[in-house]
Amino acid sequence: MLDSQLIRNQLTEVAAKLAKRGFTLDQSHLIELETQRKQCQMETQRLQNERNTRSKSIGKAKAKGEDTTELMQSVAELGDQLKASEIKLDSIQNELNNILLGVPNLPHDSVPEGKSEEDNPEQRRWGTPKTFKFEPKDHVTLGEQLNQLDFEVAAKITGSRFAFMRGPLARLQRALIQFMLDTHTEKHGYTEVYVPFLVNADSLMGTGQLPKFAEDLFHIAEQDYYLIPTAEVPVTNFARDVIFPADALPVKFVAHTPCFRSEAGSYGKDTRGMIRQHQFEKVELVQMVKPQDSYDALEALTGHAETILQQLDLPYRVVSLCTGDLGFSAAKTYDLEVWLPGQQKYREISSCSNFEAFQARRMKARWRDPENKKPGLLHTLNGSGLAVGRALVAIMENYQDENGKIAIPNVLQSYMQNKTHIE
RNA sequence: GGAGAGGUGGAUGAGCGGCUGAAAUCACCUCCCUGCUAAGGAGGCACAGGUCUAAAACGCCUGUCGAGGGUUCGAAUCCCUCCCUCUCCGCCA
Repeated sequence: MLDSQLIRNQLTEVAAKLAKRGFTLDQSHLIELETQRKQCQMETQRLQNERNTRSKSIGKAKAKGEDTTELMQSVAELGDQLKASEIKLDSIQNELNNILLGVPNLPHDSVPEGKSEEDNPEQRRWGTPKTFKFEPKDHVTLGEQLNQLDFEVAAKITGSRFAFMRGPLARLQRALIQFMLDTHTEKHGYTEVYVPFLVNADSLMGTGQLPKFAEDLFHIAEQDYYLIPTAEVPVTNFARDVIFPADALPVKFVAHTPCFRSEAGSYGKDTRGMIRQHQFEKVELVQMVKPQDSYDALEALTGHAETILQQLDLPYRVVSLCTGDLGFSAAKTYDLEVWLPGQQKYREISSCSNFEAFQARRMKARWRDPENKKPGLLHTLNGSGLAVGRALVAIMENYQDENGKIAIPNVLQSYMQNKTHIE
């Protein structure tokens, strides 16, 4: 959520920045509502003040034993007027708030302008896509030939966009998770956390998935809980309604969780294989930092995710999302894209974002600034470190040999009973 | 699932329907005193919104004692619903 004062005082500047990311802010409607709000709020507060002072005088009069019937009569008359005014104010503020909750974050000045994915400038590349002496297969063919990956069984058990894995491949996924968690906790200073996979609406509101993106979520209607679409939700909401002392920052958490996405609106996209599933595993990095540190933290966090790809020796590139491709809550995002021989393409495997105070404002995540002793909003960041399902796909496709065997990356072998291949 | 207890500021914790945005203590901040340390003394110290302002500070106003409703001229205090925490019993991976 944006600062409402900013919107009020610098409406045209805000609208211009939002326009860069393709969001049109209805300025005249906002101005109109704002005028109404101001007028109504002042009137309501005037009436409240009136009621309070008169009620107090009743108390005093009674204490002196004076007759109060006339006074009481006069306050009672205020009641209807006050109630009507309060209801009106409430509805105006609700409308304003709903608009505000639907406004995306402002892009940081360093974010390149552009309309879509195609305009995301590449920042750097690491590694070189391997040339195969044979036609490389995609992970679906590889997995099915090994009899370790089965989409039909998954479809029987549940439906489309789920996977069933068995044997070494299932273990390789677990190895990846272990390796990522170990690296981030031991080398990058993150604290491992285990979190709920079902969250309430307040948490989703806090990180920005609600109210706008409800259709992307799985909802348990009975309890009004939602399956998490990313660990970002439960992990970042750790900070909701918290005021951190300055010396507790930065908070750096890493969590492995499954993620559940309805993928509404992506029918026909990536229907083959494990690239786009309703359920997938992810290791997520989350940081809560002082505002002045957040852009350094974004570079560092992105580097932490990159380390994993480098250790796995998977070629990748880093792109900076342009204004038009930026996610709702993000001020700036780097995507890491891994090379997939089966598709002959770089595909997203991690997304690292600085949300600045956007999420913090929604969830009242604050810190006590020693400068002025006052609570101030902190900045939140997160990034996949990495998407495990896609990392598994990348390994299968990049490490395959002519016979359909898959070599196990060096760093994972200790997690795989020191085996060198999956066959 | 059954029975009970409870949710108040950064923390602990008082609170009769009006003079309580909230005692007290701790923590914190400023100052004084003081060989050092410890102790002592004076004062300050919730958050949010509005208004004022070029912007702020100050001031003024409003709201907030788990959440939402209600009763009342007036609610932290009374009533209802919900949420959460704790204890005991039952069940359970």
